[in-house]
Parts: sequence; C-alpha cells; structure tokens
Amino acid sequence: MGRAPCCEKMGLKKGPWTKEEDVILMNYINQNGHGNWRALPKLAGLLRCGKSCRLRWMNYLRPDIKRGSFSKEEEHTIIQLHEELGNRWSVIAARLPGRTDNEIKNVWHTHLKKRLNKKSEPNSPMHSSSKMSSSTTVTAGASAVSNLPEMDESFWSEVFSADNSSFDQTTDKKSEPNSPQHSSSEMSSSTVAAAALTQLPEMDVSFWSEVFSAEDSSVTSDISAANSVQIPLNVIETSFAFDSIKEDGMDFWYDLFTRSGELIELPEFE
DNA sequence: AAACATACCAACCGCCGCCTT
DNA sequence: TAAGGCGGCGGTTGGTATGTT
Repeated sequence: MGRAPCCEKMGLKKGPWTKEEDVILMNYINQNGHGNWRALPKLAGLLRCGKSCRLRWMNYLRPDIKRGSFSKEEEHTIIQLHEELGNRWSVIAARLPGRTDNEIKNVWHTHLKKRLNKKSEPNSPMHSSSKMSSSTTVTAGASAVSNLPEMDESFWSEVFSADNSSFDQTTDKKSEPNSPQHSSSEMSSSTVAAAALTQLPEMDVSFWSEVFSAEDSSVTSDISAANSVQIPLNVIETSFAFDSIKEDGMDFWYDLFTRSGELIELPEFE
C-alpha cells in the first residue's frame, strides 16, 4: 500500500520524553481525550509524532498503570499465557491489569525467558526451541503446552527461585517510573508540576515526587499553585474508567506502602 | 580507578489489520 | 473492490545503570 512514515521527520522530536512533555500530554488527554493520535501532538503543542504520544501514554502515563516489580503470581501468569499464546503481548497484557505489553515483553526477554531456558537446559525437549518466538502461533503454543513436563508447584518455585536476585533487583528500579536513564530536563515550572499532582491523585506518586525533588521541597508547599490550572477532577474522571482504576490503584498503593517501610510521607492531597 | 561486560528498559521502526471513502 | 488512513502490535535498538575484572 505504501504509506507515509508516521512522522514526517521535519522538526519532530525523538528520544526520551521530558517531564514537561509528559505534563503537556497528560493535561491534554485529560481535558480532551485522545480522539486522533495523529492530530493530537499538534493540538497539544508537542513536537512529537502521534505514534510517539500514543506509546508514551499507553506505556507510561496512563493513570491505571501498575508500577513496581512483577509479583510471582504475575510472572507465573505471563509464563503460562506465553505458553498458550506465544508472543501475543497485548493479549497477555490484557490479562494482567495495569501492565503494558511493552513491560511484559521486557520482563519476558530480560528475566523469564532466561529463567526458563536455564530451567530447561539440561535436557530440553521443550524450550530449547528458543525460536518459539515470533512465529509462535496459538496452535504452536498449544502444542508446546502439550509437550511440557507437568508444571507443578515445584516447577514454578524452582523457576522463580532460580533468579530471585534479579527478581528483587527489579523491585527497586522499577519503582521509579521516570528512570534515571532519562537525562530529562527538570520541570520548568513548579506550578505545572503541582497542578499535575493535584489533578491526578492516582498518578504514580514517585513520579511526581521526583518531579518535585528536582525543584525543591518548596514546591510541595506551593501546591496551592495548582489552582492555576483549570482541569476539574470530574473531567479526568470522565476521561477514564476511574472507578476501576481507583480500586486497583488503591490496592496497589496500599501494597506498595505496606511493603516499603522506608517510604517517605506523601504530599497531602486535599 | 578505569575499562569492559552485562542487564535493563524506554522508545523507535515497520508491518498488519480494520475501517472509511 | 481498491486505495488510503489510522491505530495497534511485536521486534529491535540505543542509552544508561550496574556489576566485574
């Protein structure tokens, strides 16, 4: 068919997103939704292609994204679903609320695949087919399942214990959504950041606390500045299926807080 | 302390399927 | 029916962090 590349490279930005861009994108989508990704960057005033905006939103900024490391149950689920479905990450992601296909794909390639390979290496009738990858179809997946040695509790506990160190490592790193890799510029305006915080109470707190720490603590006290941005919460609430999000979100935060004793006091939302 | 290797993950690229005209 | 536009998906890459020598 021959289509034009998604972003006519003219002056469009690539690479890591800055916090300013994140805020702009979030504010825009909160206010207007994302009817047309292609048109969105122009309307929002971003020098990005629509695809890039969509990806950023889907994989990172959506309020319902669950942060933190994958639980054993989640990893278990991924492994099982991958056996059934192959590399259909979006389908797998649909079964793991709050997880993105990209995230799952990454976890698979960095942890789970290795773990399984390690596990099955000695006499590997099953996964030595490290080629199960791209061409894996549902039927192939199904046949793979039938070839599997029965995976009882001991199998899974071995799989998980095989690489526990990395499992734990991910906990710390993942809890920081805007990874340190990003040499992103600091927030230019504490007002914007504070506004975003108040608008999105369900947003990943560590994200915003990082934003604020970049400024300094005075920012949090400057939270009244949030009033300068007029995005009523009800707009946000109608933009998303907030009810379900809230439920998942609360569980997530409760879990997160109870597990990390060292967590600092959060800014108070009023 | 420096150099190198490895792990991790956000983001890009290109293809595909669906929908509209 | 074909062409074109768009969103979405999966593979891959590149930059940074971390570990090892």
